[in-house]
Amino acid sequence: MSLQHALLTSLIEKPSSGYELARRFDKSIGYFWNATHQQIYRELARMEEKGWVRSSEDEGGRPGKRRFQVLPSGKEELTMWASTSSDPIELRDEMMVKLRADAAIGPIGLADEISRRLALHQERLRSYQEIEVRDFSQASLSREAQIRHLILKAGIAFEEGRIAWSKDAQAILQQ
Amino acid sequence: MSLQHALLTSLIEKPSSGYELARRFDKSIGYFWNATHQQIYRELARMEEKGWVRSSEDEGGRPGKRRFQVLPSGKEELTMWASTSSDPIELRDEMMVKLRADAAIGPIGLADEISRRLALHQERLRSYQEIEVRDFSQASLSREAQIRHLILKAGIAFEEGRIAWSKDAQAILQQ
DNA sequence: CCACCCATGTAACTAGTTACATGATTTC
DNA sequence: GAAATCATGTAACTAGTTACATGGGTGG
Repeated sequence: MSLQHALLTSLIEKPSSGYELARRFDKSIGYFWNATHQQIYRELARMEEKGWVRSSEDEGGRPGKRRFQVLPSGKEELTMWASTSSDPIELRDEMMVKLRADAAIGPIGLADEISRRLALHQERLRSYQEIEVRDFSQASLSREAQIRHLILKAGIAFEEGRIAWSKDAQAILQQ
Repeated sequence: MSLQHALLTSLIEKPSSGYELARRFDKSIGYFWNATHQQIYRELARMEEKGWVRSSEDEGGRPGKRRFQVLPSGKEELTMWASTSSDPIELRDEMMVKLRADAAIGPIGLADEISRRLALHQERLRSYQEIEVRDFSQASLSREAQIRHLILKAGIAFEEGRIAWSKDAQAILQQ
């Protein structure tokens, strides 16, 4: 269950409300692990039960707004989890199923769908590259910054790969 | 719900029992959409209820062995689904969460884990490349073969990307 | 005062995982 | 005759998605 650990990491970086976490998951963290606000609230409640985090009404904030912070046992749990080995993700891509269906039952016109996705990948790549220029173009980066850069580079490489692949796919499907 | 559609595709390619499907999912199809036998049996039962597939006791086979084949409404459903647009997958990678945790709480020794994964990716790449040489090295391929090759190339590109990234990660973590 | 954003949640569902269980057939 | 493989399934759980619901605060 990585969502809890993703939330712990995020809360260590900055104690926040569920809402703020959900918004951050729409951005940076969500690029490699996304979640809806419902899931986030549920997992925060579970983590509070287990004593990994604590929430307090935010003084001066809106009424009802709760700020979560990580407790020592949460940090311990995160450390333990992060040093346990786990298998790399499996790709689980609908597009491949569709292509295989196309090959099995005959052309169903996937070229447009590929084009649409190509555009999406290009857009994402552009946004990642903007972040890269903005945050990681200095000559010497701290260890922490280098690691965050590394994560971003995984995203960039993935999008670049998909773009190249999509172009290849277009060529084959448009024959 | 792509698993049902992946199963339909697989059954169109070759009518099979649940067990055979499960074994095939461990290989080719499972490279981009994996499933356990429990899930497969459940989805086959649901598809039979909906009239997408039909099963019959396999004469001459083992007792109890059921062979599934796709009915017209199943093929129709597959065609419809495959021509509906859907968003590309999100990467959901535990490793990225771990790296971010490492950056947030300090070094937790991820270098070994990266090495372990590097080896796994290299092994997968090797196995994909074997398939490529075996099945797709002819000069001219049919449309169907080109599409299956395209699917394989997505896997190859992904593994190559991960290998390059892992080496980069090793360099940064071993500093 | 209306629309939009902040902020939290419940309920119901679908998909995927893990553990357990059973029995037949083939192979050594 | 024992072990491996074929073949099917149930039960219980965890994770993720979709739909619905509520109310306060802010800006035009």
